[in-house]
Amino acid sequence: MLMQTPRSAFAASQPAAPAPMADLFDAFNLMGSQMTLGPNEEIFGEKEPAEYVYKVVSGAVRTYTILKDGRRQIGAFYLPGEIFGLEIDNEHQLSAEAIGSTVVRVVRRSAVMSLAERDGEVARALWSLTARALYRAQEHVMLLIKSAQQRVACFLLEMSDRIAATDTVELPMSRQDIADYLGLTIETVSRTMSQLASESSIGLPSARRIVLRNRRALNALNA
Amino acid sequence: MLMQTPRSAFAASQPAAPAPMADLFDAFNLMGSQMTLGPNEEIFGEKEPAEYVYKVVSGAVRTYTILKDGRRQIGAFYLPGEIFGLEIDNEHQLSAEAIGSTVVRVVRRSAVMSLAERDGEVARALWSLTARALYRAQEHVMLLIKSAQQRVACFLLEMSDRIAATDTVELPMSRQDIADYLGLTIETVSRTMSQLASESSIGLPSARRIVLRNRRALNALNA
DNA sequence: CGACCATTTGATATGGATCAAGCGATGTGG
DNA sequence: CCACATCGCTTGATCCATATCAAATGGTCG
Repeated sequence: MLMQTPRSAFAASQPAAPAPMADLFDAFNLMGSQMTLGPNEEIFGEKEPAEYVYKVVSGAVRTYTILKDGRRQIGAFYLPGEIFGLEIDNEHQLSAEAIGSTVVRVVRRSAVMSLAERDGEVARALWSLTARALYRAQEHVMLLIKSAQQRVACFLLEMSDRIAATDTVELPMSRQDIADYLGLTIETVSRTMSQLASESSIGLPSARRIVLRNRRALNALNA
Repeated sequence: MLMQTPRSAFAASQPAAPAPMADLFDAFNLMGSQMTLGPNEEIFGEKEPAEYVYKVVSGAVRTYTILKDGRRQIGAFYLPGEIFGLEIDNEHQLSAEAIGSTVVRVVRRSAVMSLAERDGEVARALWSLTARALYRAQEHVMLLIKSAQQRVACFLLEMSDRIAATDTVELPMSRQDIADYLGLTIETVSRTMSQLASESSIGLPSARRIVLRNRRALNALNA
């Protein structure tokens, strides 16, 4: 990925933030620079050195890996306000791409790390971020042993929690993205959604717009 | 779980370790107390407050959760030298049990945490532990979208890396444990192993003893 | 030896994958 | 403004990997 813009922008803003900082998230506002990405634009690649940490401002991001057989496994989706690309080792584990048109804030990983060395609260915030990612990965594991219906229902409920205060969810990702996250085919995801719609558990005013009509029924599917 | 023994033993040893400590793992030796567990003995339960952190001395441990439909998903296996039960929140995410007869070292979580507050190296070691758990959880996700053959082959190779320097692996866990880790049934695990044996990829001198005869073939399955 | 439990093996069923076609929205050129 | 191409999504038909149900085998411990 080409990263010339944030590099220089960050270098300029770094001297302005030497004091201890109560909140890691402030670091993004004070030290970060902003960049805009087009649909499907790569942010970083698997095995690349982890030079930056990112926070979604608007849009959405997917992390993924391509398996030997060509299938793509999506590790996670990141929505506005969420931080991604943080590694304790020097290498990214997964690749990251913007889903639609997306804006992210970027800070140098080395800056975040040295901040953490000076400030225990920041160190703890970083650890907490990794712990949250672990928690989500564990949930993801549990998702993958469920039936297609359960996976899709779980996914919609999770997206609803993360995106919308209301029962109408505007999904930022395609059916293929959902399929690759849930370990299903696009056909199965589509069929399952149609089925949930026919049971009136959800409404489908359009492909990307989902209405959760019966959360109880959706929840009932899950273990 | 009954925890009276470590509690008192730990209280006695705590005052002996106030100085900064180069390595988190030393904490287990200096501050920890040891406990012996019988087969299938519970170490902690899901949602229980995380009062201790554990390190396997001998034997093996599984963490797991029971889904609503009664199925058990094993999150991870822990082998001698490995640390488990560390949470950044106050609650355990998964339950933990000894697999066979197992010895663990135990230290109070609060002691580890306060050590981390004083010593940045310890804090980083704890974070690193969570990061490693995350890495494994991500590998686990990728495992679960593979075929039965691929899952079993992956599992055996991983166990070999972690248990044995040689090609003969003595598995500490049952077929049911393996099945619940891989998201398969016990029958499928058994059949798959028989099939790998018939292809001479592995040898099966006994159910728990696996000989990796052809690592290349096993690796070739994986993506 | 005999009981018990873990594992293996066999027969059948089924959920989701695969292959294939149809549909609907969006955009482009005539 | 409409014909038509494109792309993402849905729907249909069939196949296959793994689950399920059932029974046999083997190893361990009294």
